[in-house]
Amino acid sequence: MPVIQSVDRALRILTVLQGSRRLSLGEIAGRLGLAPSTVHGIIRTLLAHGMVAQERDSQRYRLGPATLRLGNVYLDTLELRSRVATWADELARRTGCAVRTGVLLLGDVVVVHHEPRPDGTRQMPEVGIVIPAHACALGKALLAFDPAGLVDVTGRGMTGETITDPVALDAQLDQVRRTGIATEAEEAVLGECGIAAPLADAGGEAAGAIGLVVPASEWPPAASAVDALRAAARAVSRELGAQAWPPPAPDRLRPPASA
Amino acid sequence: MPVIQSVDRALRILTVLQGSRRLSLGEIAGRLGLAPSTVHGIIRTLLAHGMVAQERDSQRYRLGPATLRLGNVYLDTLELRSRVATWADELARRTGCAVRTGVLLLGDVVVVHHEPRPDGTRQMPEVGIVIPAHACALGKALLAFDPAGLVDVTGRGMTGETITDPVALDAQLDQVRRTGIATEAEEAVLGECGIAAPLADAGGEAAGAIGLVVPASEWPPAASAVDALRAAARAVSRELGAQAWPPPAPDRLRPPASA
DNA sequence: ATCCGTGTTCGGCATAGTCGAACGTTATTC
DNA sequence: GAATAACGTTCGACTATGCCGAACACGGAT
Repeated sequence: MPVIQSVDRALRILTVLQGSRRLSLGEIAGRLGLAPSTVHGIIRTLLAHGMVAQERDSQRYRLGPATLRLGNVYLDTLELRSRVATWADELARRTGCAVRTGVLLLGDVVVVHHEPRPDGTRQMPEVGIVIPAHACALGKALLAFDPAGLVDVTGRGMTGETITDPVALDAQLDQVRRTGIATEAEEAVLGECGIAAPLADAGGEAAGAIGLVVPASEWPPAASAVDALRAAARAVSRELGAQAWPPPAPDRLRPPASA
Repeated sequence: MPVIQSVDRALRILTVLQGSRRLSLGEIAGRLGLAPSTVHGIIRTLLAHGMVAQERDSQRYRLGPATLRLGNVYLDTLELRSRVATWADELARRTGCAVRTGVLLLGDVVVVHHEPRPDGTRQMPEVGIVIPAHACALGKALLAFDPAGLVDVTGRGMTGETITDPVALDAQLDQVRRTGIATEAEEAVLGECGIAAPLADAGGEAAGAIGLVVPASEWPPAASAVDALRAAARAVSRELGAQAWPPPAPDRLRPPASA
């Protein structure tokens, strides 16, 4: 599957900038193995559209405001998000936990909805944050039903608890496929556990996942919380047009009669 | 200033998609005046990075989750945002109004921070929304001190009150430069008025603007609210390293002795 | 004042992108 | 139900386009 070289490079520049906040032209060129003048031409174009911005003092480059505009429109167009909003609210009240909804982006999970814990404390909005898929419950729920295999298997862990063994992860995913429920205990951040369930769409695929954020001190969660989560996932999936929940296993795991 | 053609086209595709949510390949090609196969090649690249997504049923294209990730990182890197956060909170409490902070993106204002009205009602988060610069107080505060002239002057109005006359707008901007305060009365959305002030950075430019959203029924706002707004803008500007507030008029309006 | 370290511009070569036409598939019509 | 139309997708050839190396300007260092 051929890609347009210059566009690919432009997107790589954005990705690099997204990882390291503010970089000089030379640094970007170095990380991508390109000539500075090549990068400059592309950045000039990104600059004209507001996708990157240049600090007037240090001359370094950052992401620009156009990225925010795009991200906001993405949220608006996401049917998943509007469908999940009402259910997440109720789920948070019932369980006393924060509720996250996420979608898969390559090997990561991007949070598209966040219902804060209903205890009135000020909490940072988490919409837009990215978590490695293999290290969170949302990610496991998504990977288990993803038609593409787990992208690059597991690179490296985030905490001591992170699962870095491909076969151990695969065993977990198999269980997720059977039960429809994925869990995670301090594998992404210490002190934080999670439990999640996939959200099926009309095509029978996992369009997203919804999950509870559970403090390690309250782990494992009550059975009633798990039931509420499962019910919410079922309800949202039905609204999305899915016929079954949990969704069927992806085709790659069903090689029965074709060879 | 030459731009890379294919990258420019890729960004145009994103912009079109951002305006019209979901489009077929042919529609995109039509709006850009390009061959469908050309657009397809670019979209395939955007697809590989998650910048666009394709619906599996209708085959149409939407923006993808990678846009959200970029937008979120942009917010994190924005010094303006973190500096404004504490002040906006106090300003909202003192005035009883919602507080918005925005930056300029070509001819529009992008909201980068939003402190809801402190009356406890559920309000939509407005971070990421885009408003034509000439139709809102934030935009006027920014345009008045923007080194580039008002991009394309005023195209067309949003409500009957929107200022569409370039000279009328320029007169307002001149007053903004003198007082440091910009206002808007139902020019963007009916029933909503605004008052805003620029935020100066170390370079003496308007890096952003902060403003109050005032219901039309409470317009004009009390003098104490205007004072509080001005004080907040001064404080944030000082934290950003600005020496003066309001910032000096842009160079394009100072052609004294050079020719 | 001089030297590095930047970001930026310019021009030639060849690669890499564009376009038109053909293909396969899916929805629509009679 | 068959034929048609519309759409996304693939392929190949032409040449316009973007890539790179070297030269230029600017700033802050020593």
